[in-house]
Amino acid sequence: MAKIQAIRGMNDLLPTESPVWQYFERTVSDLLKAYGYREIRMPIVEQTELFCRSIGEVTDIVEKEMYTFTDRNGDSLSLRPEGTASCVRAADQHGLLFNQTQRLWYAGPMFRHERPQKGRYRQFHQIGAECFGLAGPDIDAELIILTAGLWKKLGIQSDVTLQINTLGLPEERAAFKADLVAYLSKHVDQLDEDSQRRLESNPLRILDSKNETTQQVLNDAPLLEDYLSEETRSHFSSVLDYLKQAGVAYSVNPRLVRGLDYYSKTVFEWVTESLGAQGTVCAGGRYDGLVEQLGGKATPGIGFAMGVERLVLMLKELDVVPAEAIRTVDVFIVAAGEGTQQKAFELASTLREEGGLRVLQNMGGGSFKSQMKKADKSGARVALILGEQELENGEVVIKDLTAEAGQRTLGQEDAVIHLKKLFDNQG
RNA sequence: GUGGGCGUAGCUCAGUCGGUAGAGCUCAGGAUUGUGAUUCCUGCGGUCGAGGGUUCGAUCCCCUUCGCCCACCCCA
Repeated sequence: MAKIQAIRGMNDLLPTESPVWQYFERTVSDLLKAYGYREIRMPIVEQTELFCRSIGEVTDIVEKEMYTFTDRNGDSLSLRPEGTASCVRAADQHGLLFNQTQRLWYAGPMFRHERPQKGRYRQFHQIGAECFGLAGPDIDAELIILTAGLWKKLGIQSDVTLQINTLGLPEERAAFKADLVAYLSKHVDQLDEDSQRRLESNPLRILDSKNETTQQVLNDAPLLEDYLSEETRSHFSSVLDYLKQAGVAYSVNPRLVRGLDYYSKTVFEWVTESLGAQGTVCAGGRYDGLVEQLGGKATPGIGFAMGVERLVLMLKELDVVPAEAIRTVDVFIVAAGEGTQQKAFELASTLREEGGLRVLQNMGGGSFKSQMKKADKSGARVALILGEQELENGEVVIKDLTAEAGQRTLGQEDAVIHLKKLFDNQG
């Protein structure tokens, strides 16, 4: 019988990996909460139309990457390819946007049918934050400052850089787009194949092209900057001022356009060199028209999403995950000899209940030696050893496994107190 | 969707100019009758990705297929 394996691009997260994920998720959610963000959880499946209307009918995501199917009622449903649309839908549906500001965050899997490669998967995970009801540049800056703080906390701040740009209002962008298309149409023959195609589908993306001759053509192309209103410009320069004052380094990239249709004004991307081709680790921007576009009352919004796989990959590559963060066992109990296992059960319970410790009790017998090997392998910091002698004397041996430290014999009561204190101080 | 690379033990890989395979790690046990992470010994473990072809004989050569990885496209 052929074994069934996981779907291409959809990965299992094994127990050797999950502690890193948990560390990352904990760090991010703690920080979001510190900024007043509250968690929201949305379904993974939505009406297909939600994504068509928000992300944009002609984007690659909607055109060829969505997992879309017809359910038993004949409705067209899709696995969410990103979180913002669902979040807006949920917030509006439950009246969270009515005359109030709202700071929300979410985490979970997203789905896109792309060819997998390093840092890109068909089921991938994002942690995102969205803020509604604030139109000023201060919240743009706050969000970016928050992310900058996260990199610092994670110890990767010197390996990411901030790219930032403004896309202007939809009408400003439309005027620019028309002129850009007009200009590029005169030079179609000099454009690379992909860009020729994009001239039809998504002309702004041509600005992003990696092709050199295309970039040469772009040197004389109209600039989005020249189409921006005074209001848009001053919004953007305020954002940059706030960042400067907060000590967040950035580089303005006029070619940064972002792939989703709903963005307006500020857009930004945190990128890294240490990941290969998929260097964008966190990206976001303002989307003032989106709520209205989805049928709600006009409400300004801004948000970002980060790719968990990419960030976790980075943390591992840069080796910045604290050892304590990935430890899963505190104490391993070695119980060898007649009648010791029974007592071990008791000690294990006490350590868990009174000490709040993560305790792995040896099961299945085995010699002292083999049990000590298991203790070592478990990653526990301390071995609690209970042999026949100790059992008889009402004692246990406490041995530190992390160093060449010695061991000490303690009364069983004292051992519990000792361990509790040990982990309180350093846990 | 397009290109390139790779599939041999649970993992990382070597190998056979065509005669059905080996190492390290892991795991189990022992040297050390109660002490791990260092050392030494022993053992467990493979339809050599799958199907077909050539051949007396294929893990090796040819064809097909599946899977994984990286890159393009696109994006977190």
